[in-house]
Amino acid sequence: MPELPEVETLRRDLEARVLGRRITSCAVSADAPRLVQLVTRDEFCRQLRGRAIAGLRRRGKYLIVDLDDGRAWVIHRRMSGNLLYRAPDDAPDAFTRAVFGLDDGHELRWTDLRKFGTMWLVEDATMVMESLGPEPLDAAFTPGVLRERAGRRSAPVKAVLLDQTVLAGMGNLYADEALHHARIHPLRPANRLRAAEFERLHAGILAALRMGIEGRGSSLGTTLRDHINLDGAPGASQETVRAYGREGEPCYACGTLMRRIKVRGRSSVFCPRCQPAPRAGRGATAARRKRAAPKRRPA
DNA sequence: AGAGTAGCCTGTAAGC
DNA sequence: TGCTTACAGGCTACTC
Repeated sequence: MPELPEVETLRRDLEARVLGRRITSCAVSADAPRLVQLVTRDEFCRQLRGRAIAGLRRRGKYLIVDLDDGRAWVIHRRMSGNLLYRAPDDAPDAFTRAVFGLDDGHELRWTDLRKFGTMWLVEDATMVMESLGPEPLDAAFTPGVLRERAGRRSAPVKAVLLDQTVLAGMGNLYADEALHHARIHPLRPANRLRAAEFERLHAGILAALRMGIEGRGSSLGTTLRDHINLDGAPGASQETVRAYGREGEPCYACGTLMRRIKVRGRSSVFCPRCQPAPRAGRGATAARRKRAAPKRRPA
């Protein structure tokens, strides 16, 4: 599914293909009632038509298409949204929900099986993504920043990694990868991680995201491939995935069979040996322990 | 305020 | 075989 690496891959492909192109036509299917935000489909198309593409940026999982009138076309792929660069007489793509004609004779097709994807046309892209946390690939994102933002949360570290206000761009796949890389169990409360573990987690996040970008995104998915690139081809980074989707298979580091649990309703795959479970579980178990051993021994 | 969960959506796979 | 159910998951809205 599209997470930061998949959106970044799309951004780079678009930059090479459509930068400077003018949008000559716009058609949004009535079958995609939630796709266009804030304004009607007609108004959206009216404003988009005739504009040229002046820049392509990414913030977290948001793709930002800067237009020549200073406005921003913001796109979020959510689960299954894909943008495809096609010639008009190319074979139709399944689940096409919108088509944007370009002045080079090609068209951008928006396909989205689940119809979760959203688009905005706004004066300032930041208004759509005000609460986003830092960009993990920026130099300013350090282990200290991660610790500062995640370290006060008592929720499982897996859940905290998925919180876009803590850190922008992680999704279920790359969160599992980062935790495996860092050898941290997904249920560990984030505020119980030691400084050295935040260092490892930071390194794991960068390693996982870079791996994803190098592979042009991961096209792992339970159904049809949720992520395909601008040319319609799947990414390859699933071939280097170490945790996600590998339940019952041997850990690449130690050979132990990978296990799967639910964390906040999201499946999480981890190595029970490399990523040891938190000692006192959560909540009730911890309280019981405290009562049983009231004398706290100084360290 | 932070944590947890239902719902959005649809194709696939498992269970009966 | 054909039906039903669970599952995948980014994000918001809601409750506790």
